[in-house]
Amino acid sequence: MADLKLDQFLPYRLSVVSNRVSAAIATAYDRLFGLRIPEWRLIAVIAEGPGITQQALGVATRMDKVTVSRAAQALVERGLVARAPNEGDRRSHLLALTATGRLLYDQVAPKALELEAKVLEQLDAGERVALSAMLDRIEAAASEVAPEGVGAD
Amino acid sequence: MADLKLDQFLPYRLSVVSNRVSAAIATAYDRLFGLRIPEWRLIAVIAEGPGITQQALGVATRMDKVTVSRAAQALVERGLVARAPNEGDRRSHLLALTATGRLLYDQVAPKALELEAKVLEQLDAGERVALSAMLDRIEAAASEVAPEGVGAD
DNA sequence: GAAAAGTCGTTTCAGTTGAAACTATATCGC
DNA sequence: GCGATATAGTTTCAACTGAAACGACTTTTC
Repeated sequence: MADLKLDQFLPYRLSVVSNRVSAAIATAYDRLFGLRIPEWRLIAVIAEGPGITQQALGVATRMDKVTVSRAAQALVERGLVARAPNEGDRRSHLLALTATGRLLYDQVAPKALELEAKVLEQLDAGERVALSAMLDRIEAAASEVAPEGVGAD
Repeated sequence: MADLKLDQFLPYRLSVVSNRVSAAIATAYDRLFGLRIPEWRLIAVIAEGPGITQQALGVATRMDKVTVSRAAQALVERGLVARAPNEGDRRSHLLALTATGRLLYDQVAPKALELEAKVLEQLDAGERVALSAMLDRIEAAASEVAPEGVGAD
């Protein structure tokens, strides 16, 4: 049997690194903007293309519809996002940033890119491309091994 | 301002991929061995070097001491791990695998490596080395940005 | 055109997590 | 030595998460 060292076990390494990065970003967003991760993810996607349903947001952010629902409510209550009736389908609404929301986004986005840059400046251009491609392939392989879900190790 | 697309944002990609991989592994372990991730992590580290305290396990697995405590209790109750008194320091115990635990480990470890292989077979040898090195550097950078913790994005 | 089946979003509930408080033991400072 | 401080591990509690049940609306089927 080949030797199993936790420290060299890819799923473990991936989980640890991801959690580290996530914690850094989550802390920064919360402190600077009072945003949780699900909220910030919604804002990022809504900014890309306004007039989007929660169901589409769930697909785009890979978050559960419950998480999307709660994040959307929080953003609406805070006046950052507005719901317009969806004439084509009255079960859903179309979400868009309010003026305030857009203002916040214009602050959040550069900050996000700045934080990402701090992490990415460890890698040269070629490495970044390679990393991205590897992540794609790893994700695809993992999806085959087990169908779905959010998990632990 | 440079464009921010969630899909290309590294912390998000990392989180999604890590969660995917984690979910795949967690499901497999639970189904095959009835082990949760914290439990399996403890087993892996205890197998590497028996006679270890929970505090050391926490460092080795980067898990909270509460998580370690609960996982250790579960393993002891299940008869997979035994606690020996630590003569040098009676606040702690020294944990080791029981015979049953060792037997289970001998099944779990190859399965873990097999699952990892399924994911890693997407990458050639050079890529694996590169990925590992990049993860190290990314983790280090993230640790600088924000000190500690487990998080979200 | 109305019953059956499906989908969007919310609410409820049970499980998991970690911060903080606590107990027991150990070490430090004098 | 012994009171003050620190550490190992457990328990408690509040927050977060997602599965399942639900309500509202839509589509399909006959």
